[in-house]
This record gives sequence, C-alpha cells and structure tokens, in this order.
Amino acid sequence: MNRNNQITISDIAEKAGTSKMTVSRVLNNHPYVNSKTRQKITDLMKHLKYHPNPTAVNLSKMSPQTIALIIQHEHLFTTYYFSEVLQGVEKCADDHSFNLIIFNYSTRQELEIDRITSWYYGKFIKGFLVLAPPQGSELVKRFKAEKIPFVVIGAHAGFNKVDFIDVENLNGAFHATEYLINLGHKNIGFIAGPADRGDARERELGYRKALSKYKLKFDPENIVCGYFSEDRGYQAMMQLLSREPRVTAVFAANDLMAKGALSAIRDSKLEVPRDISIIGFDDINVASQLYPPLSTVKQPMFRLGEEAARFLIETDEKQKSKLTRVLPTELIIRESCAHLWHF
Amino acid sequence: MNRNNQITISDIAEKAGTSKMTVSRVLNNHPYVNSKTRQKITDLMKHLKYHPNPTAVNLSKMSPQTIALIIQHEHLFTTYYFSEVLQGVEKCADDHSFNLIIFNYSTRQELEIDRITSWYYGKFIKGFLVLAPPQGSELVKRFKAEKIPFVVIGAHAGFNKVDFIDVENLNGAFHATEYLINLGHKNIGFIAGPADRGDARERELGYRKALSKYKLKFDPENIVCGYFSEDRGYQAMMQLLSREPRVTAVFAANDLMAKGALSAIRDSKLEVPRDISIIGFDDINVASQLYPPLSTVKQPMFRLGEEAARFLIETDEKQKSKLTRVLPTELIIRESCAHLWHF
DNA sequence: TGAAACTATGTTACCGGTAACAGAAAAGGT
DNA sequence: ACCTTTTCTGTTACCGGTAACATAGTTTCA
Repeated sequence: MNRNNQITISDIAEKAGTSKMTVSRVLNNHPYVNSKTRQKITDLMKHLKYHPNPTAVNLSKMSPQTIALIIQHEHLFTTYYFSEVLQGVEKCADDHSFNLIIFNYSTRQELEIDRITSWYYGKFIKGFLVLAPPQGSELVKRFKAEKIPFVVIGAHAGFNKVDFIDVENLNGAFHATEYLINLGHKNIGFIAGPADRGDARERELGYRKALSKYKLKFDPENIVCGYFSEDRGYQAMMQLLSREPRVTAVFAANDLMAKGALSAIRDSKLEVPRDISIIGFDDINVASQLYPPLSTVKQPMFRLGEEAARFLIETDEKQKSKLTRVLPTELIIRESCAHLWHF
Repeated sequence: MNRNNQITISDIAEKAGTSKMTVSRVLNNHPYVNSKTRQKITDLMKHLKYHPNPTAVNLSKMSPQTIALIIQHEHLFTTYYFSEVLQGVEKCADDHSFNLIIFNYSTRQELEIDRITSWYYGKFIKGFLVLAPPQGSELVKRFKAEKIPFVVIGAHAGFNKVDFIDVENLNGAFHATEYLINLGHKNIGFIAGPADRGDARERELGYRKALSKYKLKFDPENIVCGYFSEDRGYQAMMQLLSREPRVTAVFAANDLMAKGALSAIRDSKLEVPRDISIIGFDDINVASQLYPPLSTVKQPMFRLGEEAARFLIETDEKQKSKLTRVLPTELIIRESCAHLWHF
C-alpha cells in the first residue's frame, strides 16, 4: 500500500512471493510467465482490486496511449457534425485500445495552449485532432511551430503544410449548384457559413464556379451569411425572400441552415419545392425526416473522424508520412428540389 | 536530453550548474532561491523551450490537477444544456488552474469503465462530473461502489447517497403548470422527456401535482413523450393537436421540445398564444428569440457546472463533506402564454 | 551426452519530477 | 564576537511502473 492506500504492483509481488517484474509481465501478457504463477497473480489482482497506474506506465514507457480531440468553439459541440465525427474517432480509438479525451479550447489565454501542449510533451498524448479550426488559429500555429503531431479535420483550407482530412467542399458545392441549374434555375441564392472557416469559403467558391461555368450572372446580394446555424439560416432565408426578383432556388452551405430556410419559407406561406427549391450540405441525420425530405450533399463525417484518428494512432513519429486526404461527397436527391417549370 | 529529445529538468540543472532540486524549486516558486540563480534558470528554460512533464509531476506529487466531465450519451453533446454547463465547469477549473477533460462514455463496454477509473487510481484525475446520467447508470454504480469522488449534475433523482447538484425540477414544473392554470387553462398538455432521466420524471410530477392541487382532472392522453428533442417535440405536439377537445395550453419539459411544438402549431395554422399557450423549461439562449418569445422556467445551467466543479476541486477527500444542492428555478414570462379568454 | 535453445524469474537502473532531510553561508540580535 | 535565525543549495530516496540484462532450470536434438 502506498501513501494513498492504493494497491501497487509491489503489493501484488510481495503477496505472490515474486518480484515486481513478474507482475509487470503478467500485466503486459508477456509469454514467459509460468501459468500457475500467472494465475496466482491474476487472482491476487482481482482480489485486491488492483488497478495499474497509467501515470506510472506512461512515465516509464513513454509511449502515450491517448489522443485528444480539440474543439475550438463551444458552439461546435452542439452540432451533428461534431457528434458524428466524434463517433468515428471513438471507434478507431477503441479498436486500438487508445483513450480519447476531448478538450475545449477557447481562444482565451495563451496559458491554455501551454497546458494542452504540455500533455504532449509529457508523453501523455500522442497527438491532437483539431476539429474545423477557424483560419489563423493560434493553436494550429503553435502545433506547427513546435512540430507537435496533429490532424486538422475539415476546414483545412487556409492552412499550409498541415496534415488534414477533409471532404470535397468545393466540388460538392459545385455539384449541388449544378444540379439546381440543370433543373432550370437561373436565380439561385446561397446561404453562406462563417467567413473564417475554410470549409464555408470553399463551398461558396463551388457555388460561384457553377454559376460561372453555366454563364449565369453572379449577384452578390444573392449571398447571405447564415453562420452555419439554424436560426441565422432562417433569417438569411427571410432576407433572400425579401428581394425582387425572388430566387427560385437556394443552396445552403449546411443542412442546419437549410432547415432554418425551410421554416422561413413555410412561414412566408410559400412551398418547397413548388415555389422554391432548397438543397443543403452535410446530410445530418434529420435531413431525411424534414418536410419535405431535404436534398443535400452528403459528407462522410464518421469516416472523417475515423481516418484522422487512425493516422494519428498508427503513424510513428519518425515516419514523417503526410495525411492530405480529401474524401468525396455524394449528392443525395430527396424531395426539396424541383424543375423550375414543373408546376 | 532524454531518449525522446525532450529537455528535462536535469538538462536545465546541468547548464545552470545547479542541482535538479534548485530547478524544481524555481518551477514551484519556492521562496528560497537566489534571485540571480532563479533568473538564470528561468532564462534557460525559455531559451531551451523547456516544458515540465505533467506525467512525472503527477507521479511524484500524487495530487491530481485535473477533473473530468463525463457525458453518457453522444446526444447530450448537441444540447445547449451541455454547452452552458460546460462553460460553468470550465470557468471554475480555470480559476483553480485545473485541467478539464471530457469523456464520452457510451454504455458499450465494461472495459471502458476501467479505462476511466484507472485515471482516477493513477492520481491523474481528482474526480468526475457526471452529466445527467440515466437512471441505473452502471458508471454511477461503479463510482459509488469504489468510493471514487464524483458529482452528479442534474437528473439526480433516482440515485441514493450521491453528491449532486440539481435544480428544483418538480417545483419549477409545478409553477409553470400553475401559471397556465391561473391563466384559466383547464385542458393542459404535457410534452415529457425520456423516462429514464430523473429530471424528466420530476418535471412530470410537478405537472401532475399542480393539476391535482387545482382539482383538474388528469388525462393520461394529455402526456406525450418528446424525448427532450426538437423533432420529437414537434411530433408530440402534432399528436396532442389531433385529439379532441384540443388542449388550450402545453407545458413542454424542455425548451427544445417547446420549440418543436411551436413549429407544429404554426404548421397546423394555429397561433401562439391566441389558440394555444406554450411554456418550456431551461431558458436556452434562443428561447427569447423565438416567435413568439417563449415563456419558460429558467434553470441556472452555468452555475450548475460551476458549483459542481468547485465542490470536486475544493473538497479534500478526507473531509467527507457532502454536496446535495438544489438550485432554484425562475419563471420567465415572455409572450407565448395568454389568458384563456383574452381573445 | 553435451551444446544450443527455450522458459521462467530476478536485479539494476531508469522515466522526470518532488519530498524530506541535511548542511553551509549569510543575516540578525545582544 | 558568538549564537540564533534565515536564506540558499545539495543529497538521497521515492512515486509506480518498465527496459535491458543476467541467471538458472528445462527441453530439444545432433
């Protein structure tokens, strides 16, 4: 018993009449332990409720068994996007018997960065997953400068030479817009995400690219920012509706805003898709349950988290391999868009 | 330099021509260090980019500087409730220079509990905050059985002899219902939360208590479960609307469901509060921005997190003090309820 | 039957810090 | 000038494990 009344490896060794080392071997499933000894030690551990001390293990092994997911804005927690990515990360961590911890890093203090990085330096954490950081993120700068292993998940645009995994934001947005254009729409609105996020900006570029490819005139007033939130999406849609001539279709840079837009249209006594077509981005789980079921650009959020975690866990620091993976998106056609002359 | 190319306290000591101990004293702001020596060491640490190894510190100090917040369902992440509580916890942790880590514990495996508890046994974590656990939570059982320090935040009903902080769910619900009754309503619906959560059940009890106090007949079909989610709240409201005679007022056990209910009513071409009065619970940040602004029972979520964290951090294990705090709620009157004969 | 290979366990040192004690130098008091 | 107190620094042991090496008993096989 140590000074905290905790059972340690030495207690077990003493009671079993062996050395600490043999106990350690049992813990680590080392093959060269006599099966009777092993049994005896295992029983003792159960009986005395022994728990290995991960701090001590970390210190002596110096090979961390934990990865950290960092959220930069409290706001992100309340999104489906986060929740899905998290599940992917967790699955991977579980598969590798890694621990996962989540940090909420709010740009407040420099001090906080130090607290976070010191866990890496203390060999407690193998690396970091940074979820959709805003552009110019101090955290990302520090990680890069100090060569701390990390992966940016989503919103990588704007960061140079970092490991990242993202989806084809531009392409996905392009196809969504193209789809609306092919349905005959010419006056297409865009509800944008926050300007400081790379993914939001890429989606806007995709929208613009489609317009320009099909020689449609680009009207800056057709773009309204909805900050990726449902309520702001509602307001953005209201603003679009107030303009003449009215847009006949709207591409919202995420599903949450599309959902808000749907409400706004309903509240304005208009109907989707008869009066206005709506398409979103993400394919969050409620997208199919909305009325009408929302057409959208599906991005593989679960895989995003899973593969980012895998890279962090499986990559040896010396390997210097790079992760620059861009996953494809998929256009999901449901019932929120219609041909312009259908009705 | 150790085997990982990290600067350690020994490197600093060597370059400074002192012993490790003096460096350690500088790190811990011990008074008895010559100011020139201190300066020299401080400079060296800056220059060599020294970072203390928290693992080693933990191991030798055996006094953890970290608390953990545990979420039992991924779903909770996406709520305002979580986000506000989290901010309270963080403020307190910051004030005490404690680290905060977040675990997502999904009932999957026994193994996971062990991974979590071992951090406590390793003196890495001082204790746990368990956010709104479902009744019969295995995690809570284990913590209790092994006497691991933890605090249940919210939804404490159903757990015996645990430290908890909660709000007056029953009372708050009672007052909300009473308010509706005082406005002349007699046929009042209730949109309930998930049955496995103590807070949800308490709110239902408050609703029933008010009905019975005012001798209103209780109709089981007036209660529909909305599982604390907006979409299910919408469906629940639709169900209530389909019944005759129609309810004239509805108390939703949280604001999210109230929000869904508002949409349902609007979609049914009815008006709030002219045709139906709605009151919620929580006072989430969008409650005041809804149309119409939502009357609700405000619960101090930030304080919930703050005080729970304070207890965990400030309480010495030997003190054996108890936390059984129930914070008051406050009825917030906005514009979603009206007198039955007002129109 | 003797050397090589495998099995099973112990010893020592170490991971990167801190606690406890000890000792020396400087400052203060009479 | 001498004793006490305060300031400053170092030594040793330890936190709870693991790595590396050493040792001894047991098999295997030429």
